[in-house]
Amino acid sequence: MYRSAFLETLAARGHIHQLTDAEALDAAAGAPGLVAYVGYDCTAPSLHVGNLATIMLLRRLQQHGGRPIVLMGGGTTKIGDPSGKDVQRQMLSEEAISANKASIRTVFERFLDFGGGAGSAIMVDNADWLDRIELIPFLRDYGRHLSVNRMLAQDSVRLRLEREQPLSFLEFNYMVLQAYDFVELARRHGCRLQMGGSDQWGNIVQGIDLGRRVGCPDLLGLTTPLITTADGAKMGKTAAGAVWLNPDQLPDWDYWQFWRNTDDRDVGRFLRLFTDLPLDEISRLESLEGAEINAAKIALANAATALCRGAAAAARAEATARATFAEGAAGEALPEARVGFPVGVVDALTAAGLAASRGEARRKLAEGAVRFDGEVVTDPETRIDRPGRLSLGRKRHARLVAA
RNA sequence: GGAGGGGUGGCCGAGCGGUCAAAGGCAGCAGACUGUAAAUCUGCCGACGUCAGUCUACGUUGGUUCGAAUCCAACCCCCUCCA
Repeated sequence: MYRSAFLETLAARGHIHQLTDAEALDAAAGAPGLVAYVGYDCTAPSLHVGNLATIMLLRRLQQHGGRPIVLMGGGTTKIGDPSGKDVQRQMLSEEAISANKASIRTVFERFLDFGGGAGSAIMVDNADWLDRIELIPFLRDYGRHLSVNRMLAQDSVRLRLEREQPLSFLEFNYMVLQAYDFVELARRHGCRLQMGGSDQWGNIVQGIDLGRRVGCPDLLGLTTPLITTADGAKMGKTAAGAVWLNPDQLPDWDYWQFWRNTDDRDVGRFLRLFTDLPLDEISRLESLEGAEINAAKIALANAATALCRGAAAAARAEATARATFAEGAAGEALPEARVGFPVGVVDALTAAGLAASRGEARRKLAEGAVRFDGEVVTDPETRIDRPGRLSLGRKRHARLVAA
């Protein structure tokens, strides 16, 4: 259906939601050296699995000979994207933004090659140009091409206005600056394509339109579908918080477990989207039935963790999982809790982070949810006098070690 | 500017002087069943605790009362209608 290998791959792996001009993009992707970018906020010190869909897009572009640009929104984060928000975001300080930027940057080095060759990925910060914009020249050169009427029709703005929720002029300008980013990247780096989540469609199209009016015609856009889990939730949002990509925000073990616990119905889709495994291998894995599908989940967890955290981290997590779940031992990647023996179970549970409070620890003991080295413990007075594996439920384990 | 309505636990939402740590639902955690899945059923779901109780909580601050989420006052915020 597509002639370019790049689009063919994206389509086969489920990455495409909308394209602004499928034919033009197919042609552009067929020629070598397509340059494309995705923009990322710097609102947190790490991106999370919700951002993985577009990160994989950049990775696939590079695999097909294109040049990915990671645009850090150092400038736009000072404003805040009004999309999907009912209220204005709290403003981040410049120091917080640059710290976040530095932290986020590390994770991209796992997914993309910044080595400096022809197809080397590059990372840029829109603060580099947005900070220097002069208001009057900007309004004369670009403001006259931007239609307020159209901006008011954008979902991000319209929804706020319809609900009579406040929308500051500051936030209203977010899309203006994002549109301008595209033009700037087209000029600086010959960037032809902007990619993003489906919620970015409006902003992407604004950028393309602005480009057409200021001498950068033929810009293109591509969006990915919003990835939800089979039970309808936004992917990667757990009660414990987001599934962060940075190791200092979420241990490798938890990252591996996140993928290992994928719903049966999502396994094939996630394998295609979030791993590099060949498609025929994926179809074999997803055709597994019953308990066999666990093999596919392990393959998913290994591949996804290897990409983001490295092959060694994936192997270690897999070994820990085998030791912990299959052999009932304590794998080395399990979280450690340092305690002084003998220790009361209640204290051990809270120290290991398995219970949020002593009261909760007592309740869990009463429910029969607590085990030490596989033996159920129900008496809150029990004292533990040796290192071992403390478990809450069947999935959450910690290693008790001497302080 | 005027007239009404409302702000309750992570979210939604009942309560409208004591029996309220606050119904119900969602989310979450655990048990059973399983495959570290889903669905289902069951229990739990503010903190501390020697489980008797203590403390903190129903927008904020004061007040009335033996006793307030519930009544009063002021203030803050949100919504609807009128100008």
